[in-house]
Amino acid sequence: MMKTKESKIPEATIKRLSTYINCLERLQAEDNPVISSEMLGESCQVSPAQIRKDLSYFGEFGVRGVGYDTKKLEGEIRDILGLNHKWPTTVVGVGKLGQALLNFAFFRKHGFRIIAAFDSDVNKIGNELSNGVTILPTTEIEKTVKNEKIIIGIITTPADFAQEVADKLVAGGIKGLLNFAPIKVKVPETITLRNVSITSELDNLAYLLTQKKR
Amino acid sequence: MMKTKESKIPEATIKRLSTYINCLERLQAEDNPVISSEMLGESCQVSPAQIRKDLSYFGEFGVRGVGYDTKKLEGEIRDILGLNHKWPTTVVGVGKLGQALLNFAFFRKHGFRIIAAFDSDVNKIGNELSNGVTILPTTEIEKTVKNEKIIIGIITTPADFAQEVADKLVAGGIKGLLNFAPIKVKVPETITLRNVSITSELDNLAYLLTQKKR
DNA sequence: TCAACAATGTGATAACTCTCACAGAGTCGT
DNA sequence: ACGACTCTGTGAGAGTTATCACATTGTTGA
Repeated sequence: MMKTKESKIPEATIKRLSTYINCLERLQAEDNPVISSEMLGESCQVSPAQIRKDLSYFGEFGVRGVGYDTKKLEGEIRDILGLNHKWPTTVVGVGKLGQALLNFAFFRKHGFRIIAAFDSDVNKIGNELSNGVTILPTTEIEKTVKNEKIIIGIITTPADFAQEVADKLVAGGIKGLLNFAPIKVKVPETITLRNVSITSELDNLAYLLTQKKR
Repeated sequence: MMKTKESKIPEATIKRLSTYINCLERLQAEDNPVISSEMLGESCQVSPAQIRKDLSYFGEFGVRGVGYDTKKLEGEIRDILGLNHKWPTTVVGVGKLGQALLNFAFFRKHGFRIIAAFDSDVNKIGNELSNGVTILPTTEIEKTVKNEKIIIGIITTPADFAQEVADKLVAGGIKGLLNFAPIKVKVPETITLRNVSITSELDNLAYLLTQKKR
């Protein structure tokens, strides 16, 4: 059972929980039914104390003197993150990035069920994705989100269209947005939003390398 | 004890600098030759104080009583981040995600020059990218990185191959790595590494939505 | 020229996050 | 059964990052 302390949990902790899942999956595949925070830390490059602290926000999942049951811990973290839902999800913008996401096996494993996809390119509209979803024109966004009760929208359009698309998704009643376009979209407070900036990762690497040269 | 004052700069600051660039580009396009930290903050959803603090780590770029010259400030930030270099770069793994990155117009604008691409799929090897680069087999990684003096490697392979690819890039003498595979690769201390986890963004959104329901 | 004004740059402070060290809790060998 | 051992869970403290408040500095109009 999960005890939810109402203290605020660092965003960094949530990010790490996600990596713990990846590591735990690998560790299970390598036949480790039980693992210590030290070993898990080794495996995912986080300090053992950090791991224990992160987990302590949510409860006690280990056995002292032994460690954590890898399978059980993975399940607990999935519960914490809410990956055991099946969030009805749509992707807007079926370019290369959109296609990459749609192909991600992780998509299903992480609690997202793609039930619609949109694009403005007439050559793509009507095409069927590997999961049987047909690509619809962006003019259908609001209606479809409403009818299909879609909860999550993923924006993978060029920057110029991102805000416009976000507005349509919001109008349809979307609850959460993940925006990959390199512009911060604005939505009402009630919508959960994450802007993901891939270019900032490139920039960050460039910065680190520039520093090193000095 | 930190070695230089440069090393005291928060990573979050670097990340924001990247977003400032995006905003400044848009503001220029909208005919704003000068902008205050208040307006810029409005535009990219960061507090004015935060912006001024971020910039103060690197110098004084504004005019008191007036604000910042948008064009000049963009240039200054580009210098800070090292985006005015032309880093020789390679992408390993020409799947959908790799293709998405290769198509990014931002790639060039952010100081990366793609001069090689690799894949293990025999159907892709030999194909030519839109920029004229031919896809080579992964067995050529070490040799090519060495000969072409490639500085940056971007890994967009499945998780299972990421470490192996990273090792080859390192053997070739790569300086910086950006890893998009959902596994933290390990490299020597001398290599600048950033692991980018797209799945963790999905997980984070799921978590936030789960919280809201409670 | 000078006073009123506007917006920056920054020291001080508050808030947040990570690390450390060890008490607490369970296991294992004899 | 019990002592030696192991690893977790956590309070305290160190370290890092964000916010605040205002002194500072350049601009503008009379």
